[in-house]
Amino acid sequence: MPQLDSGGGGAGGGDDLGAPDELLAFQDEGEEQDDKIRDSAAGPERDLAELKSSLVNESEGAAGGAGIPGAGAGALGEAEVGAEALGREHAAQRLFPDKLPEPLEDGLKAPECTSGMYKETVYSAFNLLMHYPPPSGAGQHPQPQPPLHKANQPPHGVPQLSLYEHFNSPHPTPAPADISQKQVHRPLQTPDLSGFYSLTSGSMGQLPHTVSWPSPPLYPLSPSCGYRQHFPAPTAAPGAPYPRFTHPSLMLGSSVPGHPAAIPHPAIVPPSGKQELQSFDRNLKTQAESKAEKEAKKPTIKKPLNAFMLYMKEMRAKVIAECTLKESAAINQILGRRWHALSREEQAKYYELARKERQLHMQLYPGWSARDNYGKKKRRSREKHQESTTELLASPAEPAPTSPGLSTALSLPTPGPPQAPRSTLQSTQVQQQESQRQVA
DNA sequence: CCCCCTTTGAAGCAA
DNA sequence: TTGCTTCAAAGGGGG
Repeated sequence: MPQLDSGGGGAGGGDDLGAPDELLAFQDEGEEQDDKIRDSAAGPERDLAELKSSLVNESEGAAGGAGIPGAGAGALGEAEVGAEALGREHAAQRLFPDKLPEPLEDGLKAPECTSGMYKETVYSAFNLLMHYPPPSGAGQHPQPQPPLHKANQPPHGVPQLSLYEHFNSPHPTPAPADISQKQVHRPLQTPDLSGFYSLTSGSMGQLPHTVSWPSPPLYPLSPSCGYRQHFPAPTAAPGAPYPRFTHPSLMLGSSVPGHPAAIPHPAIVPPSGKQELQSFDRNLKTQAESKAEKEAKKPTIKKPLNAFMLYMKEMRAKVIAECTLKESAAINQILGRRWHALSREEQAKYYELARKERQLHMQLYPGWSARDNYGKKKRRSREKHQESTTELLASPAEPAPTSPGLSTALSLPTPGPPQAPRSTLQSTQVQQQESQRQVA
């Protein structure tokens, strides 16, 4: 797995944030390794392309092979499994490769179930910039400061505009070359982003209109989803490629008829559910309790999405549409396969996107650390791991998980019996979906 | 209502 | 330094 090469760029090293940069260091080695993998896996490029195509197809059809011990690898050959395992190990090395031969690339783009999946994978820093508002010191950074049109993950039902949605919007926001020149007006913010958080805590819609949230990720959204709306562009500058929006503070609440509450920043979400909020509001508690509550109610700054997460966000809808699957677990299996089927270049785009996203995230939340969110979720893995370990010790002959190259899976014992049925079901569904599609 | 599943990658943490 | 763990998204399924 690519690791941050913090030494390379240094703390103040501008955009040198991580993995992708280091990936460059791996490039040569990785290419060689990857070539070996490719050769060993498929031989001629054409065969490789076919293999990849079949893998992609199989991904829908036999993705179950990954999740079901003993379910068979389906079209996923041992070579592929090995290649994936190696590839995972050298994921970084897959990046920034030399351009693949045209026939190979064509082959990679040919898979039946992936028709068109590459066509819309247009990336730019603009996309990730939609995720995060610019830092308070906008303009201090060389990076383009985006209008931040990432409609996003509203904690309470407001949909998040994914990259996929963005690019598939009937009004796709062009990646403006002049984006850096078009600073969205926003009030000055103190470098201390804490105010940021407190102002965006749990009840965004109830906040006063003094919230100084950076430009909201609001822009014409796809009408395909009922809850999306086309916002007027009240402050659209002449010739602006996309509408400008009033400051979110003006949109908070429902002061604007027909407008939902402003969409909070994607990386900041209320930490707790409705129940907690209600109970908090309902009860007068001791100071200690209240303090603890407030602590717990601090909005959570989410981790920046990694390359694969970005890829999933973009491709999920497509996979769902193509395969008519809805279960995320199954979808993710397919996406995992497709991810491996991507060319280096395609993956590199996402790695680069993720790198920029981390960079932006770091700028926006200088003091933030993934540590902050540690332990906030159920530590099911640990518990499960312990249970599974016990089970594994009890039955060491249990087949190892076939999930390709999944480090966690490899490190984890065989999924316990309670998990197997569900996994089987999902895989079966995936297979059925694939079968139906092939018949069709 | 809340957790699980499932994926990969980044980062934290313990040894 | 290494290896393991947790979290990030997503949404149906199950308890």
